[in-house]
Amino acid sequence: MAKTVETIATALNISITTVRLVLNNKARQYRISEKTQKRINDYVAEHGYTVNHAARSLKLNKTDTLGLIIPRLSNVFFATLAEKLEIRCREAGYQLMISCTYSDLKQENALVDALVDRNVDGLFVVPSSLQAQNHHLKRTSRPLVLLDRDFDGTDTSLVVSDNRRGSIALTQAMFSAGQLPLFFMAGDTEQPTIKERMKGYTSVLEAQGIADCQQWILETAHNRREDGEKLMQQFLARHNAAPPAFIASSLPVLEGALSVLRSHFGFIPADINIGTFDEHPMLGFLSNNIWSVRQNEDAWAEQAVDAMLHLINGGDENVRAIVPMTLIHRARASL
Amino acid sequence: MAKTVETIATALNISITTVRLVLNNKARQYRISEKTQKRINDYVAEHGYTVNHAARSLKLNKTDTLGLIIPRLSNVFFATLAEKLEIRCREAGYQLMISCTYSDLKQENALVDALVDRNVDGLFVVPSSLQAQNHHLKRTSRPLVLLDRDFDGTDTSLVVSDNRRGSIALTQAMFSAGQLPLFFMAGDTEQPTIKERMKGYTSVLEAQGIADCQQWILETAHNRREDGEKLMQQFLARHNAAPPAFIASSLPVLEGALSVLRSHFGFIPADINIGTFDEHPMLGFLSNNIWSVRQNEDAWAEQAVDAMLHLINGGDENVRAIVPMTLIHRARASL
DNA sequence: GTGAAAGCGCTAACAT
DNA sequence: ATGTTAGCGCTTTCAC
Repeated sequence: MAKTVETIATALNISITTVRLVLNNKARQYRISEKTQKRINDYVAEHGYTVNHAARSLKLNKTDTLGLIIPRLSNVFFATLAEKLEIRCREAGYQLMISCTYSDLKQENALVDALVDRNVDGLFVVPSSLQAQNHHLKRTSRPLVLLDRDFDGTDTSLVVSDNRRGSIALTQAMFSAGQLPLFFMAGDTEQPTIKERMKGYTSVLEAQGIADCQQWILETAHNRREDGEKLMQQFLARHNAAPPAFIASSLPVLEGALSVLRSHFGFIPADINIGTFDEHPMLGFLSNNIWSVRQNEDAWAEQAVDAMLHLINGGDENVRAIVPMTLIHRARASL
Repeated sequence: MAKTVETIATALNISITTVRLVLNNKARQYRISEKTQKRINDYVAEHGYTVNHAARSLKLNKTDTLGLIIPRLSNVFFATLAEKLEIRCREAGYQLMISCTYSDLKQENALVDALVDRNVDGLFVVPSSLQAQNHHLKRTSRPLVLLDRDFDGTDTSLVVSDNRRGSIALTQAMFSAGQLPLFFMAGDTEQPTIKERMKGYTSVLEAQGIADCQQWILETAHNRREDGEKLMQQFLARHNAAPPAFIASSLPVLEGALSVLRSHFGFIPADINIGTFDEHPMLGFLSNNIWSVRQNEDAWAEQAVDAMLHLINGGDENVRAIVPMTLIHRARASL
């Protein structure tokens, strides 16, 4: 359906080069006659023309396509990040291919392989482990920008949130609010993001002279709803009462924890002080005092795409961007 | 970096055809000698081989890529839908290119153009209007599957939720709960989805003998948070009290409406009966009686991909799939 | 059982 | 100012 340069050239009885020149706006530069230009432009106006990306890719060995590999789109944070990245990539002339790993290592590696096989010009990845990260590095010769998790061990380009400081601000605010103990429900403690959040938490409490705040930390293996449920169930079994205050290491954990409270008490006790990482408008549905730490997806996207373009254009310094977080407080509903 | 078939052939001093035959598992069929097969397999095992998609695309005029155009990824419903579609497409051997329109008509058309130019094998689109829909149809000769909105006027393949019945179930449940009037906060009443939801609503109330339930409908132009805020502000200005019960036409509208209630009263009055379209775990954060109507993204994805594959494989009947919705009730927190 | 060659549409380098 | 050509890596067709 799409006309080729050759079609146009033969139809107009001009050479392919000439057509290409005006199509690529080099007409001026190569001083193509006005008349010829007009003929070509008229033809295109009538019959249309679009480059054949496949042919172009084959010749130039680049696809004008970037890959993004994240755990899951149904997680609002990653969805928003994907959205922001997609906008900026498109602005830069790249299409984004988004794929999800569902936190499955095999899947993650397979996805990197698939996108590399499709010859993407670069890859954004949220790695699940150092091992995976190394696989990706080995697998592609194209630029790689890691997101969200700093497993260290390489000098690959990287964009993460300042989880430590974010957690410190959160913990300080909640400590000042005065309800103790302030528990921490941590999913997937192996993950750098969570580790940093825990470090921020403990650093504040220790500075406040809380001797053994480790006892206030509840750990589980993953960052899912079920894990939050499990933690809160365990808590209730042990203490037989709701915690006066707690921090959830992520929204899914919070959802799980609160759903258990709701079904245990019949409602979510409004006097619990709640803290969580990641922000969501629906947190306003709670009657509680609630603090959330927002990640700035827009800044992430900007930094990540900048880093990517830099690498694509032959730059070799890797970027390590640490994006500030924002603490948001919703005051407990007054009665 | 990637080896080509020719590289292998010359390295092994065999013809290209032979190499291709074993690479494509036609060795048996063409009775390539075991020895030759082994030589080739060994070589590949050592040096690797991946087809060059660009070359393949150029020759075969297909990209093994599908496009998905949705309003926005930061909307959980679309994000989840995208996720489910991506899984199924990948299973079928296709990569998905996801792009967002931000409800901008120009952007929507431009995206379709961009993906068509990239020669995607097919396109899933959530159209913003009949006009846009027609543009897309005209623009591509490849299969098109419309999602979410039935503007009618064409016999293109289509997957939508059974909004009418979903709304009927919701309205009946809330009517039976007994708190009246039951208002309906409707964003973007031009959109078929919302229209159907309103029709379901009015049909139930009229059947119940509510003479003029039109007065219970509050309308606004869009489906965003701000629109929900506006509606609830208007409501409060007029009635100077919270509604005893209301239905929001979508989650963003609900978020907006509730945030206004929260800032007006200092809390969200727990005795309001709330209904909403689309389901979200965080609805459980509310203390209210709340009904939500879930759309089955998984079923959508299955139907949409099936329809797409059918068309890609030369089928010509268009599918019109209407996916049932599920009513979910969360009982008001007991005290 | 294996080989040779054309051609998909583009770009870049080299003619004139 | 305009024209010619080689070649990117694959698939398909035909030939031995």
